Amino acid sequence: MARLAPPPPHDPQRIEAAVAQRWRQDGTFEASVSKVAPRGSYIFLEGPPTANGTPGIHHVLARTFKDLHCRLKTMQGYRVERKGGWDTHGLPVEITVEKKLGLTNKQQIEQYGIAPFNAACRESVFEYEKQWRALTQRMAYWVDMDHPYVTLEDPYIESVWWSLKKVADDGRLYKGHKVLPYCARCGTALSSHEVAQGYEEVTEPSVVVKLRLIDDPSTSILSWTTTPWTLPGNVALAVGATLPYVKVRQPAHPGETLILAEALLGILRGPYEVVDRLTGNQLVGLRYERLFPYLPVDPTQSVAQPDGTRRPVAWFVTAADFVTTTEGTGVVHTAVMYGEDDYQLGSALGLPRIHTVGEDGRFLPFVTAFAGQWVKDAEPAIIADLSARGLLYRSFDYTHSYPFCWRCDTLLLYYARDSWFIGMSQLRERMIACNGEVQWFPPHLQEGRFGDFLTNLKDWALSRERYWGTPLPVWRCSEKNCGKYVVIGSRAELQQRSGTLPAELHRPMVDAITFPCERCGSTMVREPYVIDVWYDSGAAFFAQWHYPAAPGSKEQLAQHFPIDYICEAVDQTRGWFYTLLAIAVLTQDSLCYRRVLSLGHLLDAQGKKMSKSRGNVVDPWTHLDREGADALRWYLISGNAPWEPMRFDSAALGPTAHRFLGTLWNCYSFLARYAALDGYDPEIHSSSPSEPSVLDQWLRSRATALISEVTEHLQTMEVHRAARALEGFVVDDLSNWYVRRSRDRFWGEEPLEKDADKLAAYQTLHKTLDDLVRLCAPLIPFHADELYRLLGHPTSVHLADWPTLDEAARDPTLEEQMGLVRRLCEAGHRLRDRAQLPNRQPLGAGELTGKVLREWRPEERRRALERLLAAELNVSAFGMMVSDTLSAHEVYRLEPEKAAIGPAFRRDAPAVIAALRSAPRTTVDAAVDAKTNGGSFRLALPDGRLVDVPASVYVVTRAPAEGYVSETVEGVTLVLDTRLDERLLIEGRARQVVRRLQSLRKQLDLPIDAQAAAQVVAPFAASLHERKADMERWSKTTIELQQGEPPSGGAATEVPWTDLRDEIDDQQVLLRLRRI
RNA sequence: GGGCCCGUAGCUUAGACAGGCUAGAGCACCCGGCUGAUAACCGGGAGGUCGCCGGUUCGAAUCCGGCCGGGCCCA
Repeated sequence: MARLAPPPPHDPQRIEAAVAQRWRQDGTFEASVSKVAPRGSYIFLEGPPTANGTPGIHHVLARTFKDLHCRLKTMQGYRVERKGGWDTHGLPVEITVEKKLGLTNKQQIEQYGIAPFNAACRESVFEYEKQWRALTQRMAYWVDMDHPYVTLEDPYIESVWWSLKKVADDGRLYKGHKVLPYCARCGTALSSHEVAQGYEEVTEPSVVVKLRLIDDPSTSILSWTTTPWTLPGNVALAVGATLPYVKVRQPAHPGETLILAEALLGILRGPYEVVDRLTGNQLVGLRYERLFPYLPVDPTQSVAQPDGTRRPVAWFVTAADFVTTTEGTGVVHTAVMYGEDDYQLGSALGLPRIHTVGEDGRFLPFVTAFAGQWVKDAEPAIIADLSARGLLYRSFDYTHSYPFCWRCDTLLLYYARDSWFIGMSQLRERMIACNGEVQWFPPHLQEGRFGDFLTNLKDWALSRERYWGTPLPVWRCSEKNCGKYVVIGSRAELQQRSGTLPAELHRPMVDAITFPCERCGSTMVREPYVIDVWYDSGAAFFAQWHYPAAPGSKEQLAQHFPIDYICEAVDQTRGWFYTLLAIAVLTQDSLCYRRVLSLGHLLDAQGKKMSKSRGNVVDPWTHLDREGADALRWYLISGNAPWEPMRFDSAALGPTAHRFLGTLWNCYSFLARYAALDGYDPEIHSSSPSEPSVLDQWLRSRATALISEVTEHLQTMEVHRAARALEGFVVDDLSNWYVRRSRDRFWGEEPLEKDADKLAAYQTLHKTLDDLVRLCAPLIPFHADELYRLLGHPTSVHLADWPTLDEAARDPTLEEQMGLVRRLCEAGHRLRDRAQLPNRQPLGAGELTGKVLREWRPEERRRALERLLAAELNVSAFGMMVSDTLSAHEVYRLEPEKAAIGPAFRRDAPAVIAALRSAPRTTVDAAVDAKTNGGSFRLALPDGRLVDVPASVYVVTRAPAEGYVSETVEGVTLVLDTRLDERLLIEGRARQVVRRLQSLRKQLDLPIDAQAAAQVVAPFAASLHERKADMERWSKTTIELQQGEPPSGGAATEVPWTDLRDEIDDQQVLLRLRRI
């Protein structure tokens, strides 16, 4: 430590550049990770971003929360390693490259060549890495970007392969179907965000068909569908088990009985009669005649069920919980291959899974009537066919929103495709149990969105029919009758089986690898899929170490698992937050992370989502270059809770951040400015004996409270509360009370060694700033570090310890007392304002009355607090009344409650009223006492009789006496004497002169301790003679007083004088100042 | 279409779980004051259908239901 230097001006850009420079030079980040960590490791995992786009302001938000928590834990004594990572695979990358290359579908990509296409993808994902690095550094996100994990690298992929083999070995990897939105023209399934782009309102024919019961052909069940092309594939009907259904007869359909949900009778045409009521359960098991005879299934067959009974192979009624009565007939037609719900239901029941439609969207040959027709084109014929056979109840146009291919505008079909799955649904209970041990921020996600998701957990559709991704490591025997498959878990295994290794573990190189089937000797070829990119990032917790193939990776994983803290935006709930947990349960049978912070999204100033198409995105550099990184960070964290969506208002950022950063800087400036004059040196002086004043004790108590508050809020991720506590402390307690009320103490002329009070002020302010700067360090790392060094430390604040709690410094009583003093100050300012007495005008006397005050102990503390109040209110001194309640400078009157007094005193009432109104002071005192404590007092009537007067029959009014003003705050009455005598007026003028001299000095940019000379020409100048010494001391200026009117204006300023003409108390004055 | 979160002054928000003062603060605005640390601060003013409607209750910003708007996720 060393003497404090005079303060530099607050220049965020300069500060942040200088601090960043020091961090680079000193290797501060590396030092913070390698320093002694008494509390062990705290494991953080970086969610990898994709560098194929420029980083936006929302990345700054997420990275601020990642960073601040890691910095906090480091200061609290943990080792927090921060390995960077890049997410490099996936459809978004492919789409970017497709656009760049002018390709629009898969056929074109394959024509172009998978190898060059993937090479372009590889290049694309690092296109903006430089910008990412620059932003990361500029915003002070400490993460190791020199040794990141990268999902496209062979070691990473090999780790992923290892885990998939483990999944397969556990019997959880299987091939099935997934119903996906599928574009038959492009020959590809679309991902959800592609589908989301293509919804359109369409009007299509929908049909209500009659399905005749086998046991009673005169009765039909009505079912409604908006996709008539799926009817040839119908295999079952679904009803709601507990929903009410009805049987109806209609004159228009003689001899027929129709069944539908009671709630949907409105779909019927013409009059009807309800002949029976039943619930869905009573329909379950009924068999019906199939609409079309094409499916190669014998309808008379039956199949065994798990419970030993047999049921028909298809075409019967079953119950399903997705059936509703919002529209249609309450009976859902099920075509297993053409709907998500249908497929789930079909799989659960073991219904035949047979396509009626080919991958080209045309009916297959065995559907003879419509073979080769595009499904939508075949619909009129299908409807006509049903109508001709009397199976159509009615047909009508229906308008709804339906997805189309965003590339070619073709109607998408929900179509079952081959797909590889991970059997997550069997792990549901384990997933829920692990999730139960996670600490979620905000907590509602645990049971809410995430918990709900786990409750409805479905198998993970892992495979993608794409190119740029981790190849699915499954090889399948090309001999159809064999069908054996193997999962490869490492490069070594691949080499051992095939005798060769691909140049890299990507398509198309891995596709070229084949090897003989160990069962039948045919050739095994790779299943041509890549895997869901979410699996890549969810594998990061082990794949970042190249586990298990790399030497030492087992130890790495053991030391870095489970993760203590992860943090991403809320959209990762079903993304990364899920895949991490899923893969941890699959491979480790464990939870993955102990604490997860899910951040709200950034919206624009109007509360709309930020998006490129809307043109409302904010470039982080706008603010990094203007207000700086700490200002941006502060704005992002102090606005509202981290998990709530936040409106980003560029115009509000500056003032919001400056209020805190500027005031904080200024508190330091104040200290440094005087410390330089007084030669305060923390190393020498910080522990010298001193006499802490009541103000010092109060500040230390508040600072201690702050430490505990900030620590608590940061622990519970309520960062905004921590920020508000810090801001409140800095602006209100430190700057606006402690520093303001301590200015005189620092201004004293005695040297430090002789002025114990001044020394105490330095020590208190220095110590408090020291604590404060540590508390701020995770939030505003640049400013905190700069201030920490300016306060005399040789190293970085980020290597320092988190402030410890000194419970002995807490004094809640004192904080309460000071609170009252400050509220009394406010009242005093209010009184002055009303009496039109500027604060600069000294007042002769004031008075405080109140039991509360009188009970303050020790006596010395009470006096000290009174002196604070007197100084703030510019009153010479306060008197303290002996009475608990009555002031000497207020007039009290007893006013009768007329409605009560008559009944109480009857014919004496007029006398009592008169006596009350003219009661002497001692009687009033007693009356006030009775009023306060309840009861009664003795009143002397005019005729001499004494009566007991209960408190209920009168009220006490109070008013300040002539020449006084008063106000009562929490039982304490503050009275100010507003009468000004000559002495006070002169003193007021003296202070007004000094104030103007000070502003002249400031105008001339004079150093605070530089001497100057002044002339004061005024009609009242002579009266200031006795105040001259004080004025000179206050202003550090030698003063010459000249009695008389100042010469009329217009005279040019004579060098070296600087003139100021003004009015004081309506009188013209001329002030002239020059340097010496 | 479904689930979850959110809606308080022009802006940012406290209060909501445990219903009860005149819904409290900060920014910005207007008037006045203080200021040799301060873009600070102090006093006063103006600004609110607590998204809307209904219910429960003696009493609702708060609890319940419905609707509207925003966001996220899933269809």
